[in-house]
Amino acid sequence: MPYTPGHKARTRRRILASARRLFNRCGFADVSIDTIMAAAGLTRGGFYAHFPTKSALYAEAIGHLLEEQRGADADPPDCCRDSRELARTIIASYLGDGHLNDIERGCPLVALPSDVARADARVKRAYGDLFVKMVTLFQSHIDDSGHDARERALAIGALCVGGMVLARAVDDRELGDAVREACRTVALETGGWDRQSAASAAA
Amino acid sequence: MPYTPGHKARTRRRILASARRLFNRCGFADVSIDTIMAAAGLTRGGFYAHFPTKSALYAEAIGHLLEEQRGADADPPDCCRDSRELARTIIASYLGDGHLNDIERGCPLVALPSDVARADARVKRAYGDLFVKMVTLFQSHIDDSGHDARERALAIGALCVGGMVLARAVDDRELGDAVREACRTVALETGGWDRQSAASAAA
DNA sequence: TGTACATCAGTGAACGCGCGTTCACTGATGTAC
DNA sequence: TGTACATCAGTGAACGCGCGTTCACTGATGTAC
Repeated sequence: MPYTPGHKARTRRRILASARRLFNRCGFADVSIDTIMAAAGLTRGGFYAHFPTKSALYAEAIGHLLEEQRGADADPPDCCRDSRELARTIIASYLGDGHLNDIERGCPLVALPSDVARADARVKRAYGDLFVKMVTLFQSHIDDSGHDARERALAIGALCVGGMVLARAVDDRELGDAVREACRTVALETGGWDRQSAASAAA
Repeated sequence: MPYTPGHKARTRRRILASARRLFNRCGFADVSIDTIMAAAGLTRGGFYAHFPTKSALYAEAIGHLLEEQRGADADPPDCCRDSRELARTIIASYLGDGHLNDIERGCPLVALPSDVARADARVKRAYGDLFVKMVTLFQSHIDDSGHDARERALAIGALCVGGMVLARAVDDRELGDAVREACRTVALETGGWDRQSAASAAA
């Protein structure tokens, strides 16, 4: 048994990480296997010892985005803050400048939607799972855990993803900022997380 | 002067129409000039008599989407209906089943966002202009034409685009339907167009 | 009205390039003795 | 402990294909006479 047991698995993870970043930045068609392997410090030929095909890598890369996302996006803030504050933070961060610019490590829901819409079922399923995770997170912070909490959470998800997608697709910085700001405001409203500031505005 | 004066211009429009449909369906990279020309009833070689490059066609195709959009999307309903009813109709139609399935003739804001995010400035500008047109339409129907009408219109635009983008990217039909329905509800709320049904629900 | 001509929209073969994929080979490594 | 060996992760040249682009040519058309 040459090489240590975990060796190949580690290399595989390195390829996946490199693919994730590059797909996020350039989409599926505009990234070559050469580029992915080079970014992982390897050469072309070794690829097929790890993945049967470029498409398979694509599907898996999107699936595996979950893990890295969690860490990057919602780095757990003080556990004592109330739900409202937490929701506020998540939304502000998601629609924030950092996320606008860091496409490679940003959320694939934002980076790849129209690419995924054309991809096969496996890829779309991975994308859907990620979106559901996001929506469930929002839902858990909605006070009114009644009948329409899920509906509100879905709309908040669409505001976050839609707002950032539009901001990235537009050439006009001011327009992009305005869209993100509008989505943030309406998302907080929709989740019932704006009452505090509404109260302080009235005071 | 052989051929009638408008001949070449007509052919050019045919190529643009074919390109529009195909880009909407497959994105930029996955459509060949061969395919576009064949769909227009022409052959490869003639392309460069009309456009200097594939990218130029891409930019122009997105720009020219406006015209066809108007007709397809908001086919003018009875001119006597009030603003609220009109806004309702537009949003229901945008987030409706027809638009979900007719990708080729659907709105490019939905079909191409992540492709456009990677394209050059000309393409992004065309995309932004289209979005602004959409937002301005919403804004004109918001009663409170005060300070935050634009903000609300921007969020409504993000809900429409975001909701449909997500519904198309997801493999789960029920999830997609739920997202669209949630976006519709919150969009009407955000525009202040829900009061009538709120009143009738209370009655 | 009919014919020869000039124009140019469109044709299709060809070129060069990059990409996904294959494959014979290399060389680093853990193991058996 | 030291050496020969078997394994297999990774290499890089090569293949075939499709695509964007070019270009010499064709043939349909309006015009001049």
